[in-house]
Amino acid sequence: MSRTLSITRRERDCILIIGEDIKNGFPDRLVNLSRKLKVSSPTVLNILERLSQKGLIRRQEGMVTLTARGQQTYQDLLESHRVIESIFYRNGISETECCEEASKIDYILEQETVSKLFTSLGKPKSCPHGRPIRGD
Amino acid sequence: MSRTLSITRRERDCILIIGEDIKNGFPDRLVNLSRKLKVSSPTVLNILERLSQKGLIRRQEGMVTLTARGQQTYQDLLESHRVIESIFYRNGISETECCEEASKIDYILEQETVSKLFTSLGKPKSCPHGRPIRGD
DNA sequence: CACGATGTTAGTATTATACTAACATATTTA
DNA sequence: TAAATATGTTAGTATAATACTAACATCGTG
Repeated sequence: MSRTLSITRRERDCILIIGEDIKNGFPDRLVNLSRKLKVSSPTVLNILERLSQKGLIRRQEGMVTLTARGQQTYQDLLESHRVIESIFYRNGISETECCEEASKIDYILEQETVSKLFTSLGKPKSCPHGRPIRGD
Repeated sequence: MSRTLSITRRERDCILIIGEDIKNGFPDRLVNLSRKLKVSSPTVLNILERLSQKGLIRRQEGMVTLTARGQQTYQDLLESHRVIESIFYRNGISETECCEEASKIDYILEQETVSKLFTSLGKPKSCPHGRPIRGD
């Protein structure tokens, strides 16, 4: 029953970018991802292949979209990031640090753990800084 | 001024075992580590070489000891683990989960962040379960 | 001395990350 | 339309962390 994201750091970064850009109505193509992640296109291709194999993304006409599972993962990442940020923020960590530190671990914790923390914190709707969560 | 451990998961596990065993008066040799980490001896050797290069351990007469920096890293890991466990425990995570989840991230966060959390939490002296923190 | 425990070397494998060079394809524009 | 630009892909290489087996070396004790 336990749900773990089982993604790597780079895959996390990638999913966050893709998810956000889709929300904004600008689905990514490989070049965008290459620029945003600041890595070469073959490197992005490599990451996308892994995400594809994990059933998290799909590519059509050069556009990268999230599958249902990818969407879920994206939402999980957002929740995880916000929860961690909130905890940190409530314990004296600055906004910038909160985000940086949360980014290092938001894709690692069990979603079950995150959910419990979320509930315990009073289900905070927004992250402390209010800005969108970005990959890197 | 920021201090990061800059160690990998396996290196973390290794340092925790070494540190604990030294405290108990039973410094490890390669075979012990191999057994405790449940990996082959060449694999342990490999990890020890990296820890050596990072100036965290020293080997003499088959015995593995922590350098001053290694001791510091060990203490940092303990603090980090306890702080994270405490936060989790106070937010409805079970003892077992606390430890498991904390183990996944205790070697990743900035020590500065951990210190702030530690202070904010009221400087808890012991981890929730009271048991020693182990490397896996 | 032989045997068992311990340690080391060499070689191999996998996964994640990341690069360059070269090529292919598509779009745009002069 | 031909050339230029943008985009995507393939192939090859590299590094770091993790982990293995096989083989060899060393060391201590009975």
